[in-house]
Amino acid sequence: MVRGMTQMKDYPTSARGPAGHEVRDQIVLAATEHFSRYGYEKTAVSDLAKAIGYSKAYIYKFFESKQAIGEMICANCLHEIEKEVSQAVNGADTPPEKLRRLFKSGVEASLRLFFQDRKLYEIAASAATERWQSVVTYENRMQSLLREILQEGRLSGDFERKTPLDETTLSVYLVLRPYLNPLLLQYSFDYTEAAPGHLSSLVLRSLSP
Amino acid sequence: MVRGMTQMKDYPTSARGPAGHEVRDQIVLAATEHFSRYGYEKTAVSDLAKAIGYSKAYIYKFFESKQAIGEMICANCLHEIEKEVSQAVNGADTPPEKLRRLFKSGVEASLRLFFQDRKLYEIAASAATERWQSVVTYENRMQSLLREILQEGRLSGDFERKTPLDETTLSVYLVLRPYLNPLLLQYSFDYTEAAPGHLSSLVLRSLSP
DNA sequence: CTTGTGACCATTATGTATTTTAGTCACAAA
DNA sequence: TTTGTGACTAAAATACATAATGGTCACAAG
Repeated sequence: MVRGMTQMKDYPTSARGPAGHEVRDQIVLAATEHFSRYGYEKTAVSDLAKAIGYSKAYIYKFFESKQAIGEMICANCLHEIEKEVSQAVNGADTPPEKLRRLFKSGVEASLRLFFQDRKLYEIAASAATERWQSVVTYENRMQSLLREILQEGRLSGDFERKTPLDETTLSVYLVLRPYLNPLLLQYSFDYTEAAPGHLSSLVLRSLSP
Repeated sequence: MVRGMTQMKDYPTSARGPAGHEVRDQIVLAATEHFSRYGYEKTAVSDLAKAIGYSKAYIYKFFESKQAIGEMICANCLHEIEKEVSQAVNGADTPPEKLRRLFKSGVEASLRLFFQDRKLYEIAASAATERWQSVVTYENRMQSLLREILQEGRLSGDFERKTPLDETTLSVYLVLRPYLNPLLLQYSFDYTEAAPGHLSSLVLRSLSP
């Protein structure tokens, strides 16, 4: 379960104390385990402490709050999605196909988080509600990925060049947002089947030169 | 306050007892007043009864549940939005301009509900969460309005005709949904400024023949 | 210096006794 | 028949005392 949580030094999250310390990884590992099994709320910091055999106080040498630990776990989750989407996009040759894959794999990966790691999804959802840094970063990265595809399509002549790149990026992102944002996803279930196909078609028609 | 709640016989909502009865209107009136002032949850059915000078039991001769009353009030709210949007759309001549106005006035009207009748907005939001009939009907009506514009644009030659009308309708609706659906709106505040303009432009580019 | 902790406090969560509330029904007056 | 209600119950909301939790800090050991 919990998928391949391999490298931990991911997004820059609010932390403190010695960086790259072994105990920090132990905390993240234990937190991933506990949060995904019992949920963020039901896990006490002292539970994590017990799990790694240290006192609760020691945990606060590495993270300045429980939320900071949650941010770390959340960032890892979202980074997994991001990696998956990046990979899907890179597997395509033309910008239009890249865009289609961004839509499709983005929705798929988000849905998988919801159905297979519900507790972690809940962290992501509340992180989105409270605008945690991890979610802001995730959204920015997805927009960057999108912008790169659009830019590449403009250079290759696949996409129109009149509309300002930033406006197009934002617009297309807004079309995607209900399915990528963890908080919104749960209100869009009725459409997750049809949306990726239809919306990427709509957007591609809009982008044609 | 509460805006011009004029005619009450709006959407077909689950009701019972003699139709067109004077007391039914009194109930709706009192409910509108109480719900918008104190909120749906904080208003007891017996409060409404007291307000109109009847017993609580009598109210249940006209509505089969408190939720049914809420549905009525919610439907009225949404109908107000719908009327406003219809009016804005009818004030335009060409289908593209109608579409722009649908976007713009839809967002404006929804935002006004949020900021000026917060308690009523909350009813609409929870109605959306629990998929009350009033919201389903509202969404269907908005889609119908959209479909008519698209169809008109196809006939006038303003819009492309290759994509199936129903697919286009759904796609464009999905683009709008985050700003029209009361539940989603509150998570899209950051974009309500830019979204109507940018998204209608994106959609119009997509619709061009 | 780094590693590590128990004791401590303010805030939040939780269980529970108590009260409100939604909804029904038998029945009465007109 | 139509209009109208008090009395009732099961479920939900509330209030409150109690326990658990997040977070800090002074201090100790190596």
